[in-house]
Formats: sequence, C-alpha cells, structure tokens
Amino acid sequence: MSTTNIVNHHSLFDQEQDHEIHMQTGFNIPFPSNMTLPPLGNCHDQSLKGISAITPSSSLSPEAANFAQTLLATAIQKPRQFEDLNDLTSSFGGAGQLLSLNRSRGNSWAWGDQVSDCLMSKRSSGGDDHHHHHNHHIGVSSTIKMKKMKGRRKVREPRFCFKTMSDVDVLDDGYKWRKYGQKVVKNTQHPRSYYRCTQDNCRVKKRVERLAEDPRMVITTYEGRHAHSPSNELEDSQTHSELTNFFW
DNA sequence: CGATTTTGACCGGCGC
DNA sequence: GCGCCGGTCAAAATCG
Repeated sequence: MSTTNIVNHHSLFDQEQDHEIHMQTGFNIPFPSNMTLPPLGNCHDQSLKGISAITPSSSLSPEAANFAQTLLATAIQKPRQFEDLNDLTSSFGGAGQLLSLNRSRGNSWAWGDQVSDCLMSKRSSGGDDHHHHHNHHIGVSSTIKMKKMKGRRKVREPRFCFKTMSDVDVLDDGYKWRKYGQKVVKNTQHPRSYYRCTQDNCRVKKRVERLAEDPRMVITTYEGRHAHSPSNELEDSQTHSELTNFFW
C-alpha cells in the first residue's frame, strides 16, 4: 500500500498579512501499490480551465474504477477525515457509472491569471514536481506561498471535480441540493446547472454540466466542504457495502 | 402552501 | 469604456 494524496483546492488569503496565499492539500488515503490509475490528462473544456485535469476514462481498470468510486464517495461525504468509513454511503453504483476521477492541481481563480501563473512557475521550479508523474498519486500535495495581488482579499472554497459516464445529470451523493441557476455553456448545446446545499449555514455548491466533446460524460464540480453529514437518512446504506468495503 | 425550479436580470472581472 | 462571459439573484411559475 502506498499513499494517494487527494488534493483539494485551498486558496486562502491570510487575513492578517495581505501578502500570501497558502495552497494546502487535502488528505491521504491508502492506495494499493499494484494498481495504477490513468495519467492525468488535460481538460479541454474552457470553463474548467485551471480547475483540474481530467483523466481519460477508457483506460480505467475495474479495480481502479472501484477505487475511485470509493474515493469519490469519501471525498464528497467525509471530506475532513477518512475514519469512520463504515457508515460511508456511496451512491454512484446506480445509474451513474463512475469511469474517471481527477484531482485538481493548479487553479486559476476568478480574479485572474496572476495566481495560476505564479502557481505554475512555483510548481515547475519547486521540488514537488516529480509527484506529478508518480503512478500512485492522483494529485499533488504541496504548500505554496505567493504574493497576493492588489485589492480585495477573497477566499475561494476548496474545489474538486470528476467526470462520470451517466444518463442522469445530477448524481445522488447523499446531500440535498437546491438549484439556483442555469447557464448555457459556450460551444455546447448543454447547459450548466448550479446547485447549493439546502442545509442551513452550509454554503457548499456544486455545478453539473456535460462535456462538450462527449455529452455522455457528466462533469460534477464541488466547491466547499459540508460542515455536516448527509442530511438524508441512511435508509439503504447496505446496498453500497460492496463498494465501500473494497479497501476497508 | 411551503419548497424547489425556471429564467431573465444583474453583477463583477477581464479583454479588447 | 464596452461587451462578453461565468456566476448569482430573485420573482414568478411549478411541484408535491
């Protein structure tokens, strides 16, 4: 077992000093050493540029898919720690078949390319770069400090997205969502939908769209972390046990 | 009738 | 500055 590092986006402007951004990582989970995940590819979707790379789905072995499935469910529903994996409910075994998983690396934030440019140069010169090509890492972990740009201090919630082959647009992830917007995406006929977690005081958002090149693919992007567990009752949490027990 | 969806308005960042 | 674009708001419509 080696370790896979799941990377979430953390972009925090230091509240006191105006000068630094800290990129942080998420968490580590066990990863069987005899399994290889497909290499990170590039995301062609303009709207997702900088958010993450998307892995080619066809090269995913069943084991890897199963692994990724567990991974995703864990990341979504138990983002903070990976203990207590028994009551983890994976809802991806139904209509939506998970084919690929991708982790975010560099990011281009809403306020411009300065951040991502700095990030990229930092990465290419930094010592963490070799991790990119390591088979047993989905993502990369590092802590980066960089200059903050002028003006407003803003906080970006951690984000990650994944790609799914699915007929249904919104995958049941155990949380309850309320749609608050829909926009047409340039160069595709498929709209993008915006959802917010219905839990009070929970500002987690997700958006769902279809890949322009392959409309069978659904791209789900999560932003933020739930400060609560899935409010839905764990009515039939036994049907996913074969998935969640793959490793534990 | 409360909750959710729909859908155009609105807004801020960015490029020209 | 202006227009485009991604994201959000919110009022009306719809749902259950």
